Amino acid sequence: MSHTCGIREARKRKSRRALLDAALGLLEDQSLSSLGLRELTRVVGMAPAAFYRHFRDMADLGVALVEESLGSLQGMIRAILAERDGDEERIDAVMEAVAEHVRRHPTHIRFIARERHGGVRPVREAIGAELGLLVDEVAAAFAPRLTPAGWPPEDVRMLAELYVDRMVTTATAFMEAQEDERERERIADTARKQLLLISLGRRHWRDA
Amino acid sequence: MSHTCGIREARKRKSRRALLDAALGLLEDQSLSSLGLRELTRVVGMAPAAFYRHFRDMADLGVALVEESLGSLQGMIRAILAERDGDEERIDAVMEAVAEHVRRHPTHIRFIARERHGGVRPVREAIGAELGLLVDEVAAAFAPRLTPAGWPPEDVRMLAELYVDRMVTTATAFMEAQEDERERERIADTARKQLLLISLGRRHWRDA
DNA sequence: TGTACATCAGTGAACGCGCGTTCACTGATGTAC
DNA sequence: TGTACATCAGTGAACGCGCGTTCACTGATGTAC
Repeated sequence: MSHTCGIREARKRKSRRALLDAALGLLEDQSLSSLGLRELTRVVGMAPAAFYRHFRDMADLGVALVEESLGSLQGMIRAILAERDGDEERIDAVMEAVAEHVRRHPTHIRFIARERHGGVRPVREAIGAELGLLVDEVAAAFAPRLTPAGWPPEDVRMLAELYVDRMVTTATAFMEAQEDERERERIADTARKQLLLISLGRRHWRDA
Repeated sequence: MSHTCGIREARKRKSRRALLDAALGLLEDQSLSSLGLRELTRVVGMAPAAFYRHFRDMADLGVALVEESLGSLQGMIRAILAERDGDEERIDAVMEAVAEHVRRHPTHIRFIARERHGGVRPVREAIGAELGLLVDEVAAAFAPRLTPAGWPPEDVRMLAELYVDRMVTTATAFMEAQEDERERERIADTARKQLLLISLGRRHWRDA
């Protein structure tokens, strides 16, 4: 057993990767519920039936894409929030990280935006769950300072939702700007201001 | 000419209405790009070919739904913002109006949320345009007080985007809560707080 | 190292099915006189 | 008011097509001895 050089396994992973990448490409112009199994395998260059060696159906493939799209972002945000402190520093760092993530994985982000409220329930639920974890992450980063200042847990979460939602919206806007560098700059500017405005509101929240 | 009692025209309008309503029903569980023409006419009880007497294709029907979904909301918001003044009064009134709109037209709102970033370009663009008008509306409502206070136009728009986006997100959340009245109440509460926090940030914006 | 058997990713043919679109048509409604 | 013709929403049959899924298969890779 054991040592198994794994040529077969490596090939299988490569095929799976090819399916996921081809799907991301095709999903730029359509939604998951209208993506055909034959359409996909045709692009990859494999027989339709081979699809079933990797996924049960299209929804299954969609859920795999969700994990791939949001999993890495989560750890990234956690790291940033943990090692920075000031509002503006945190905002700038997260903004930069999200912008970078979007720049590197535009098709993943488009997929998330499109399917977040899309027509395939398991995928919708997977996205909701992942975003929920992201909210927890952000809430946990702010709690140590807000709870002693008298913030009840639901208010901390309310704030975290606001931040995360803004990140998603901004990522979507980035993606829709495509190649237009000036438009991207404008979007980043607006988003930075919006996050700052929210932080201002946060600072005055307990006084209100 | 002229007086034409219009039995034929009335019947046609009724058929069109039936198509739109059936589409809204079917779109609760799927997205526009996977909605079939035959599937739709079957539900309505008409021959497939009759569809073409009303719409060029499904995208065309989608655009009609967009106008129906967001057209009325626009005038409503304008009226509310025009006749109220205080922040909290405005927020409460708009929140109530949006909640009411969602309660009365849940399928329309689900459609907008689903297709906002969906796979049918003309529909996506129509939604973008309508939401843009809504942002203009909100920006215009705030401008008279913010511009004299030294707000540049792009900051006013930035704020309006923040408000509108929050409305859309909240509407979507309402809709996903379905029949759960306690959950709806929690969502309304969170949204109210979030809008208030944004208003707090706005009040301190120029000082920052 | 060599051999015999097991595994399993990918094949290719076949299936029944529902799709979007076209077309000539029907018959109720509208219009002109 | 009655008649003759025009309009046009809706019909029903037909078309060619690509779909998802199944199945027995092949042949390279993995495993045991």
